[in-house]
Amino acid sequence: MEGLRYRGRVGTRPSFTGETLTGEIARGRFPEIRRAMLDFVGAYLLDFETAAQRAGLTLAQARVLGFAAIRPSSMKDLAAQFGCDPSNLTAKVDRLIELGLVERRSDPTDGRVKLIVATADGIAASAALCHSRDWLADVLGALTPDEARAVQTAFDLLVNRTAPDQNG
Amino acid sequence: MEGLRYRGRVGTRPSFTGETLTGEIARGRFPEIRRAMLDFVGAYLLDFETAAQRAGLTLAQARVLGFAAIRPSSMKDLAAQFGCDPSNLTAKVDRLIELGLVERRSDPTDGRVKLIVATADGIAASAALCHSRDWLADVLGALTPDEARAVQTAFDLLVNRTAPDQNG
DNA sequence: ATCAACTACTTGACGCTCTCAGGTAATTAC
DNA sequence: GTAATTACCTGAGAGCGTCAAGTAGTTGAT
Repeated sequence: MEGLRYRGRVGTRPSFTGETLTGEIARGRFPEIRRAMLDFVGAYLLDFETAAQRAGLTLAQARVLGFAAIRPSSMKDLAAQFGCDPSNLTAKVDRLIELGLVERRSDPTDGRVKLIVATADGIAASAALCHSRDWLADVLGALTPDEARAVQTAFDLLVNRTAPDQNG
Repeated sequence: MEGLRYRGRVGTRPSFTGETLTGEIARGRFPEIRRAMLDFVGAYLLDFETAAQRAGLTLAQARVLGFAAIRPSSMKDLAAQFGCDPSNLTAKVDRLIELGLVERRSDPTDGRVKLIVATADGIAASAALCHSRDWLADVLGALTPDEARAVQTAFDLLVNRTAPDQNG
């Protein structure tokens, strides 16, 4: 856990404010909902990043670990999952290897493919990371069954109607 | 609008997936809500970033512009608003100036202070940027009054109960 | 009026994240 | 056995974020 020292924003504000007032200027529809969404997204990201940092990881690294912890994946799989260039993942995986959280193995069936597979430590770290999402845990834990239903309904309205792509 | 060429992710996936399954591994409480939240945050960010890029801006630049479009602000104000280091903003403001969207003026009352003030173009761009948040507009526009109330209620449950810091 | 302390901002070094272009192995097809 | 394809890595280039150190402008004490 040496030599990593994440310098990105963490422990500060969500760093995702400022559109708040922009909304006032240009759009009137449901400004309060927009405001609440902005706050929510900010809190969600901050929570996620804070949890990652607690494990000595950046958010992006944590996402890679999280996916590798589910199943051994090729770089290509990971890139597809994250919608990013595979080359982007090389460094992240390198870092996770340094930390002993994943291993890079050659796929026995195809020598070109490198399988990224989480170590026992990596799986533990991934699980711990989920547990340590304090804000999300608090928020969800505080919901009564009725409230949970309401939240579920609301998010269904938001993501399942005009969802960009999801599971088309 | 030359020489800027944003290379960040845009037009791809939200780049915010992968925790989905991590959730399965470690936490059981409301996995569907977690899943929906993840999708929502991804869509929200993608929408925001896409809109920004349409104006030739990065997300971060768009946020600065959005705030400057409301009122002339010092670097310190902006930094406080975004919860980031003021030095971080210098380059962004430089870029917005190159694009003719903001100006840097000395505060007449205090020579140390630089006021960042949006030009007419900048205000127009900021407004256009809000309008062009297609996904958000679609989502909000599709809500019936009842549904809007439900969404509002849900987000209030999420952000107003255990909000991390907000106006601490 | 001058010098010290404070403040606002900028610059520079460093690291992470992302992209694309180009290179290296391993596989497949002819 | 050579050519095309595929999976991955490397390197250049830009953005974003931090902190430390430097430069002005302001304030306050002498």
